[in-house]
Amino acid sequence: MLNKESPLPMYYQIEEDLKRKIESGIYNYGEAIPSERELSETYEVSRMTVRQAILNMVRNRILYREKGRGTFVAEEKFEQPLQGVTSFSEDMKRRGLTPHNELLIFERQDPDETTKDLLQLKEEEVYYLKRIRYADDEPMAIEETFIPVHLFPELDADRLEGVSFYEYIETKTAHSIERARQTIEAGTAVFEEARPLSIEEGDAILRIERIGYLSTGVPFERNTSIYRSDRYKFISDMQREK
Amino acid sequence: MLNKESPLPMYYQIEEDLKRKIESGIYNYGEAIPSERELSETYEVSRMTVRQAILNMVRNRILYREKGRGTFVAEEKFEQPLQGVTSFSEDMKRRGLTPHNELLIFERQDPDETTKDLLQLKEEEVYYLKRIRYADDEPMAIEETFIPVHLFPELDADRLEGVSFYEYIETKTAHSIERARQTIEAGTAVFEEARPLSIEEGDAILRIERIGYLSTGVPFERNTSIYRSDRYKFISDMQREK
DNA sequence: CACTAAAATTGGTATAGACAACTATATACG
DNA sequence: CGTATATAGTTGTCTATACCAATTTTAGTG
Repeated sequence: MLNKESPLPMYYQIEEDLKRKIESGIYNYGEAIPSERELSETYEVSRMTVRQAILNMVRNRILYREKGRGTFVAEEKFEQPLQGVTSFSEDMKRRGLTPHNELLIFERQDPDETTKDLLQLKEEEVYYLKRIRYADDEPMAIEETFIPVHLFPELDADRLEGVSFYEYIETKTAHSIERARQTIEAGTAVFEEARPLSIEEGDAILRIERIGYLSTGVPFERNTSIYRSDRYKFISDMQREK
Repeated sequence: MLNKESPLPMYYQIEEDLKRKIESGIYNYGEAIPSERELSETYEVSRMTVRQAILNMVRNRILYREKGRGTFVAEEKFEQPLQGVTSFSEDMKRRGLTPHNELLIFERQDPDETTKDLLQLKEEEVYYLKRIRYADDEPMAIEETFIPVHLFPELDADRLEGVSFYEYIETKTAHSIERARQTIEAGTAVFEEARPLSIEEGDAILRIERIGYLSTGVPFERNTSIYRSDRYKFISDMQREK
């Protein structure tokens, strides 16, 4: 069942096995899984190890527990929470659409005061990207991105062509994305915005301003987007704070 | 230091003590706190107990850890993440504004198909509330709320007057709020919307549709809000999924 | 049959110790 | 002086056990 020699920790292997059993219907939604003590016997590990696996899954909403009653499989619809920071490409794919970009500008520049402030920069240069974002060949958003050069010195236009920038960071660099803060407001399109989005002047648009942070806490991008609102809804899943 | 007789678990008392020491500057932002072994000696508990306290604080972004290096105090600005599901009242207070309501409609009714679907109802009645939401005596939003009667049978208009509905649920009932899903889109105000918000027809507005869920997974409210966008920005903090 | 008390089961907290994986520092060697 | 190498310190994983608190189940009693 489990591989004691594997470099993967036991609790992780247990998590994977429980997930598999949930997906294959061995444990059903809303029903209880075996108790900690039972699982520790079947997996031949200590109860605390089983516990670590279960508590991780509770944090990920795959399970929930009730003292004195047991541990239960959470409802299916919460299995893959749609919360989370995503790039445009990831967002569109999740919605079943095919994203692509039209790169209008890619250059290095000295950031303006707002950008310096938001990205906590002093004199460092930033990449400036301006792109039109398409989903299924329809224009969806105009996006401007500012990225500190010193964080990704090897970045160039080619690298941003095929793959999502977020994916690039997480697979090709040592950095990892942790969180983002967004402000969202409504507005009406002016002519220069309406034209590339194929909408009319005065039509409703969403303005989204995002600051992305690495796991070190360092801000790595400022992203200002204008979405046409006839084709795009912002979806957000939030948890209640305790 | 710690009270072994207290009904509060040791790990919780340790968390509180560490938070206090961070706030009072005994441990500074970015610097390491004592190691698990040191803490387990000073608090006179086992290392695993210290560990439970620390891991909780890591989840809450108060601390972060690096294997082989130590445990560090996270940057100040992430101490109180603004993420989380909030009611209008809570949201406004957090922004330093004073909220109040004008209750236009409060009645029981048979829900329409959309509401029945979103709240997973069959034939149950719902409360229907229509309110104008004010912040510092300026109209901010028009809000319609649908709440299943059977979840809160004792609800009436008085109970929603002074206190936030979310606060009411968490303090006066056995239910607890867990999460919410929101969709946000931009639009332009029609006459009936513009009038109570003191804006002009055609001005930009944010339409927010929210479904709130209890910790049991049961949806407890459908909330449809129209915010004027000249005075309101939606703020959202999100974490990257792993 | 209905109610109550006891027992069993479950998750929650806590202990004491062991080894592994990783990091930084001091030390010895070329 | 620079470079390996040991070593001490850190977090990460895991064991085996114990008792507590909440809930459910069972047995007993009237």
